[in-house]
Amino acid sequence: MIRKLSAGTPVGSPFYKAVKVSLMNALAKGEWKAGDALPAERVLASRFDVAIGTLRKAVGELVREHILVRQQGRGTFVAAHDRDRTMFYFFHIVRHDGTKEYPTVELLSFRRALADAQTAAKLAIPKGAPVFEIRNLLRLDGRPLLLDQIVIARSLFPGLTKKIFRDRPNTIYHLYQSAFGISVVRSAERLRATTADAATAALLDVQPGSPLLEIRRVAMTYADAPVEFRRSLVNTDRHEYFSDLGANEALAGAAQPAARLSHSISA
Amino acid sequence: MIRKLSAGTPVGSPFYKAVKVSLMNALAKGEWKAGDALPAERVLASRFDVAIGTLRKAVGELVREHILVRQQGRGTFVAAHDRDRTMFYFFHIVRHDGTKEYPTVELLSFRRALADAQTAAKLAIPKGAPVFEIRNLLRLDGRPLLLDQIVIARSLFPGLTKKIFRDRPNTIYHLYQSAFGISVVRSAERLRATTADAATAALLDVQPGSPLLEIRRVAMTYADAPVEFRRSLVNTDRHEYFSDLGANEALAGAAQPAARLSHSISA
DNA sequence: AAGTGGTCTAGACCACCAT
DNA sequence: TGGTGGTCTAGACCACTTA
Repeated sequence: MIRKLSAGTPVGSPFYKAVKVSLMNALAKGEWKAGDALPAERVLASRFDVAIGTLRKAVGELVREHILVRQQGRGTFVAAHDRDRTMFYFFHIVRHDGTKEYPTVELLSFRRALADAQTAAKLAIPKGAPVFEIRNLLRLDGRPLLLDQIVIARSLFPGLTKKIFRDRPNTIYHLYQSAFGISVVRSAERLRATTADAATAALLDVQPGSPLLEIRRVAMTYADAPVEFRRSLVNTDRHEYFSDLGANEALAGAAQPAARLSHSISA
Repeated sequence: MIRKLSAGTPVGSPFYKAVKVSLMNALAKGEWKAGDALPAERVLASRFDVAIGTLRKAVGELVREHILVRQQGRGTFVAAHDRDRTMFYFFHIVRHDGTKEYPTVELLSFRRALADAQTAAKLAIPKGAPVFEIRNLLRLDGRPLLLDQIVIARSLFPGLTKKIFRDRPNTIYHLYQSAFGISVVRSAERLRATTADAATAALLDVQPGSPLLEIRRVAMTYADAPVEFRRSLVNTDRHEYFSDLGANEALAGAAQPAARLSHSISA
């Protein structure tokens, strides 16, 4: 059904790439929802008419991209945005001693607005397109830590209201996924140093002019389509941003079984 | 020779892990040096007495960890720290428009010192152990951008002198590798916002008190043994730090053939 | 043309999880 | 005990590089 010279995929590209694309299409179409188990590998292999090794190679890439999660003896699952997962992949702030904890979130504002030039570019929407603009204050150990400004296109989140947003039972990315079928699978962040203006200083309980870390994040779904543009201002007196690169994608994978995640990561 | 229940490796751990360890030992021992080609996969497979698929799985992990580089039709090579590689994996500063360029480096000072408590902890050496302390000023487009303070243990770099360091024909990590046999394969970075003191401000050509991005990097070799502790202060008026996470380890791999690397990375 | 890595097959068997 | 993913084999053939 996929076979050589079939539709959509480039001639000569390997089968497992075509299988991967088919799986992603099925995922994007909602054939299996977040948290669901996929059919067994043997079943999928025969469905796509490839050997099991080929099927495993396709699934393996999706696992490395954090789109699927494999658990030996149980099955292969669509990654779900629970708290642990969000903390692990998208929250890069740790205390100076290296420990990581859940922040508490306070919603400061939720309003309708129109995209300015920068936001429009980041979200790949026209300038002036309707957006939601949300501001959150995150605290750790009771102290103000981080000020978030989140911008999302209204066209992607029809029917979203302040009440729905405020009363979400889980993380923001879980809300995107469960209520709007949008799975955030990747993010790109740019960081710079800036200073606190008067309003920000008051909210973060620092002196005006204090140095703050500014993080601009674009969160993306399948095929790198942008979903959210987020600007964070962080007080780095007690906490810092971490970025561990090189090897150890393997380690991240090993920590996957979400329910068993340890919440303190040693320096 | 490796086979079930053999030395060193845990019982029941898969063959390919044992093969990987054997390869890393051979690498660490210097059996193949940076830039060298390894024997063909078929040869290695018979040497370790495993099927080629198993050998490929071991090599594949080392490739993902950037320790080896595969090139179809040519062979498998020990990753070498040329300029492109260093820029790609360890230099995370880009211009605001997203383009990346080579900085010029000016050596400010090179001196012998003793490790303070923080440095000793980061380098896993005793407090007060002998170290080299090096300061560099990096410029981009002729303008001062970044002030580096590099600390390395003298015991790891016997015979290093200011002249050798200053006259290195390539990158700093290339020098570590070619002159001392130490390959940096991984780094962990912590970021915070700070302000410029008078001396730093003068060097970076900014106002005292200006916000600066502070990066603390620990660079590691095989088995996560620390090699270098580096503290960078960055003027982020025109440039910023980037961190792209999630998928696309695959993309990094695709960009591998070093000589063909494009030097401008679009936003 | 010879040599390299890359893909793919069609199984067998092992380790783990649920029941 | 039956089902799942994980490992491993012993090939065949393809795609790419170099001489």
